[in-house]
Amino acid sequence: MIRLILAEDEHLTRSAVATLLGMEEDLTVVGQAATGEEALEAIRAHRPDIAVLDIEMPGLDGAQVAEHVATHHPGTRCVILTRHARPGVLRRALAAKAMGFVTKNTPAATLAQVIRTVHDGGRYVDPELAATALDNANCPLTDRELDVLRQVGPASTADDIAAAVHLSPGTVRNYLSSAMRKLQARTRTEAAAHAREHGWL
Amino acid sequence: MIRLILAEDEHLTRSAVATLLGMEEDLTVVGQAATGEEALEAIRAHRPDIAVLDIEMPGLDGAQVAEHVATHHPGTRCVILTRHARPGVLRRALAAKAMGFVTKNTPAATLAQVIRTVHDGGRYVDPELAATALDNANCPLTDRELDVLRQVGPASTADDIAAAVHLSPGTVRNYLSSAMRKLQARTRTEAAAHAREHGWL
DNA sequence: ACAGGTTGATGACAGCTGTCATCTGTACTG
DNA sequence: CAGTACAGATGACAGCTGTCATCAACCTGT
Repeated sequence: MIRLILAEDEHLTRSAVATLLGMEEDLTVVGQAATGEEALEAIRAHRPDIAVLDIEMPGLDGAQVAEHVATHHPGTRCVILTRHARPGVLRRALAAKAMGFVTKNTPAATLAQVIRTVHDGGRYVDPELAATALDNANCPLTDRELDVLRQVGPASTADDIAAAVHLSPGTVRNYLSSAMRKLQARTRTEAAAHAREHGWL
Repeated sequence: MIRLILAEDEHLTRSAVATLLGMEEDLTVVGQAATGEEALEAIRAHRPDIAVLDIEMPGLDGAQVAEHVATHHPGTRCVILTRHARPGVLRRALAAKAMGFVTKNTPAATLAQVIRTVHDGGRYVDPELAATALDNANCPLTDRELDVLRQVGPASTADDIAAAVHLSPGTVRNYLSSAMRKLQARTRTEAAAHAREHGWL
């Protein structure tokens, strides 16, 4: 019998998926959580075999929880669940030693199968995502350009960014300019949005 | 026996909720859809008593589907499902003659109960939301300011917006300016973000 | 020691943004 | 009818943005 906990902030999805997984012969849901903190608490209390973690949660997110689990609870393996199949999220999840990576577009039956695979020591990455993940290597931006883009918000001025990155405002504008050219964006905001979209952030 | 269809773009949530609702004695799920177009098709084919519609769907969204159903399929009543409990979304849903309004934070059991209520001719609006819906009256923006804000994208220039709204670029900037003052935003992008946050969009 | 790449800074310039005062029509209201 | 509110336009002005050419330090490899 595989014991698991389920962390997901939408109550409807969480209760529905939990019920469905619980109906499988070899799976039992021993705990549920709506936030990252609750997830850690449940893992500490129940020591499950598998933790199914949504990435998008208030407070601690799924990847942070997975990282904590990897170092403090080696008996528990993590499966990450995400809405948006962006490569950047995958990179974060893999860095946090997650063993499974599933989008919310996969049917519930597949999720149960992935849980079994991970429990048996295997790995699983959503195939649609594994393909686009090659974008990662294709990132045309330099480290400094990424540093600067990371600071771009809806109301950030060049001086704000300069202060945050310890550069001159002029230099900031230069890096933004070249990033915009590479990404074919017309404004810094658009460039930052594109970069986040690709998970390069 | 209440016959219903379920439209929701996330496969995992959709299949889980469908299975769960199907386990209720008096409910049966006769169709599922991942887009607005598929939802209309399923409604046309199965003539269900209730259509449970997610607002956030590619193509036609839930409110548009509900509007179409209200005029073309009077035998079907709509229950709207949404992730973000924003008042603007509620207004759109009620304008589209939806009878139920539920967020994804309500447990599955409540959803089943709402479906029964709506089937019996009742109405249901998420209580948390009904409270915040008073924000609606608190919206300080005029119609024109909203028109203009609606067109603000990450790379939109004043001329772009002017062309889209059939106004002079100068006038567009005036409306943006007053909207920014009211929302205490420093840029148009920030103002648009704030407005969307409050569901005033 | 010297050429060449990287990192950063500067100054100049056109164009856009936000802000404000002002001027039209136009519709509503007493 | 006069008064008033409102949608829309215009012009001016400071400040920011994007772009570009240029310059000064550094490493780094030969």
